[in-house]
Amino acid sequence: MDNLLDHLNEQQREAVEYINGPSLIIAGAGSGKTRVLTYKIAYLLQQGYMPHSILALTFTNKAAREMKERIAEIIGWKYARYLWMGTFHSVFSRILRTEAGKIGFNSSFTIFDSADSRNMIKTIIKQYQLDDKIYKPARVQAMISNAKNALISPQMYAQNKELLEYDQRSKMPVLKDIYRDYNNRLKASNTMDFDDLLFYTNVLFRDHPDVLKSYQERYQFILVDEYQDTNFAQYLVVKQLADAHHRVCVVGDDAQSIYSFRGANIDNILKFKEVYPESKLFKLEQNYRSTQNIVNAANSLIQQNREQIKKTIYSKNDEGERIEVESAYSDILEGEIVSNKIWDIRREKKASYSDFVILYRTNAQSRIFEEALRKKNIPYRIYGGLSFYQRKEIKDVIAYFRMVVNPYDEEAFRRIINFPTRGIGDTTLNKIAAAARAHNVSLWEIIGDSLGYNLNVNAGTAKKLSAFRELIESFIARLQELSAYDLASRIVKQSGIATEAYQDQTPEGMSRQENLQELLGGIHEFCESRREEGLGGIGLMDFLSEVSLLSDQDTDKEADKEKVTMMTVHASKGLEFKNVFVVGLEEDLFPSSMAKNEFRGLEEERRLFYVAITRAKEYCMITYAKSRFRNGQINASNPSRFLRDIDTCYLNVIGGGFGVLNRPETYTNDLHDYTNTLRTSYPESPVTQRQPIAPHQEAGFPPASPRSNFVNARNATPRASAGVNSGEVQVGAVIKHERFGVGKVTAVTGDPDSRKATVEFENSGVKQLLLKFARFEVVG
DNA sequence: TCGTTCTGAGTTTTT
DNA sequence: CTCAGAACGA
Repeated sequence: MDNLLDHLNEQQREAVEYINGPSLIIAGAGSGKTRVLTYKIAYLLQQGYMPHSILALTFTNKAAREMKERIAEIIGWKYARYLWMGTFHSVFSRILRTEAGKIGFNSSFTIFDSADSRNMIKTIIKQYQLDDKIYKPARVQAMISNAKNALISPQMYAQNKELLEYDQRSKMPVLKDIYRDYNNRLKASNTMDFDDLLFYTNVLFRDHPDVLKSYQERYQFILVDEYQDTNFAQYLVVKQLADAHHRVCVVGDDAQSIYSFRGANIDNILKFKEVYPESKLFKLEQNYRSTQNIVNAANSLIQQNREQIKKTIYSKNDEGERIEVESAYSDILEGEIVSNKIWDIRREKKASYSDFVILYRTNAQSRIFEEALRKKNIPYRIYGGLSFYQRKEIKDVIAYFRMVVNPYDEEAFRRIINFPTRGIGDTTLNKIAAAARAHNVSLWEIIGDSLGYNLNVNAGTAKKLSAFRELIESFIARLQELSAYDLASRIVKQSGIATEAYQDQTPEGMSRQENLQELLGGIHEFCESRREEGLGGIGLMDFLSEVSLLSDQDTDKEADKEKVTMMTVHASKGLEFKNVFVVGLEEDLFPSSMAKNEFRGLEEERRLFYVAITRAKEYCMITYAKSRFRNGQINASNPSRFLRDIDTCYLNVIGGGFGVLNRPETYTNDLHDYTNTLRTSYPESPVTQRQPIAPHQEAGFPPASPRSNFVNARNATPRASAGVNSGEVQVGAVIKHERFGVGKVTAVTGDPDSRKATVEFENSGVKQLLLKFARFEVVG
């Protein structure tokens, strides 16, 4: 092996070589972060560390897999295979399975995905007879998740005055009880949700110092990827593991912290130095990905953020083209602009479709681009939506697996008790659930002894229940002797899933069959590859524990050649494309209306925009629409404030600026006092408590002082006509609308800039039309 | 227990 | 608008 360090630039080399204490590596976008991590691990091995004494934590299985592969390329699988490398969740779940007994679980515990959690929360809300308009399951779920991520147990929660008062104010006083019940039922089900994997690891280490000690000794060096996305629970586990030796290296980019809504706490990276005063800070500042223009533009944007670690990202690549900014009159026209541009660039540069990506803030925006691309016969691929494992037919089968591995799993039980249909309906299920609650046992135990638990069902139902139980038991009996594949095939056949699937000959039904086939194929592959590697563990339980922590993020996003990619900005993190289109740069969309009232929320949105731009290697275009169809209505939209954060010398603003459009009311509103709205989500754990932001410091974004370049001649011209009305309509007028037909104007409201007409259409009912944009003619 | 109509809500989502 | 979940009827 030649000298590893020769493959690195100076900054990278220093970061790799420093192994005698804690270090923070700030890795700017495109700066070779993965390279540094892999070389650092290889270097550690070269310096005499044993592979099994190195722990490397990532956020996705894909990241872990890729890193392991690259390390194997350098030093060979012989060593790489023994590295402790995986996601927080998978590594912790392995630890928890070995130590399950110590925290009151059985090692065969199964894992709830987010949908399972939400379903259980729904059930509890129903059971309390609460209004799910107030106790919105998703919201309750988020609250519980935040509590767990901050390591607040149900008991602590119920004693925390601040939290209780907060719940009072948000009209959810029984949240604490829901949280308690939810947790109890998870425990009774021998299940953990994603957050529990982190939570209970902390509990384990807190209550069992000897266990902690053994892991501290095992992991002699700890590395963490994407450290800016860690939450409190993750931070604390890492800290505890590293406490004995402080040999910890975290890598991340505070400028790319975009997951706070999942509990990520940017303070972890910002305050690393406070936790480890002796730590070294390394900065990877050379961007190898993008042109100078793109890097500089992105820099000028992110400079508007107040909370960040100082760094100067630079590029030595070509200067490149300016970022193009173009507005469209409507969302549909925005789609056309983008598809035209893709068409042109592809022809001019002989680019492949796979060199293009369209990035949007919300999934709902994809539709219009789909249509625009389809019109031009441009092939595309959308990422997002349901992942393979979230599809109903897959979840159903997985629920059987879960039931077999862990029959106490309540959500799995509910899912399959009547699937395929076996005449056990809601009534019976409710009886079972009530009995389970009354006796504080799982649903499975109730049907195991329905007489003993006084289950009030008729003889027919009782028979069906015992048939179900015997079916599951017959699978359980084979759990040890059969491989995952053999048992899974058996389950699919004998449960009636196969029969049911093959009866459905509709196209959707066929696709479901294919998915089932694919699942079984995947299990087969799982067993085969494990057998080949001689790793053992080819049972259903092994498969399940792996598959429960997989997500679609783990599937390869560049696999599809010759297709334009479309995805949310979030999903694009870590990827790169030659040509990037960032679309929908409008107030209330990007930044999202939900985030704009909070200082930190707004800065996060700006980071999100930063992530979007820095995906581009060569060319970047930013678009926005002046009107957008949202929630069944056409709404006027204003250009995003972020557009004015980018220094105009890196921009080419097509067809006029965005500096003076409809501004005043939008921007003045946004400057209100943030201290009152500091949190819409949960208060943080004491360790990471934020300082309130002093009002005078808040000008993270300037109010309206448009940079001079934007005020060009085009701005002064009246808005073009392009099928848009000039806006003069009187009450009583009869109009003819393109889509809604003929109708009568019954009211005209709103300020001059956004006048709305209420129109009673003959066939389409009453609509509100924004006169500026509505397409109609006055007929009487 | 099933299809149907109706109502209402509507970011982002690494595990 | 579009989708999911509730409500309703058979």
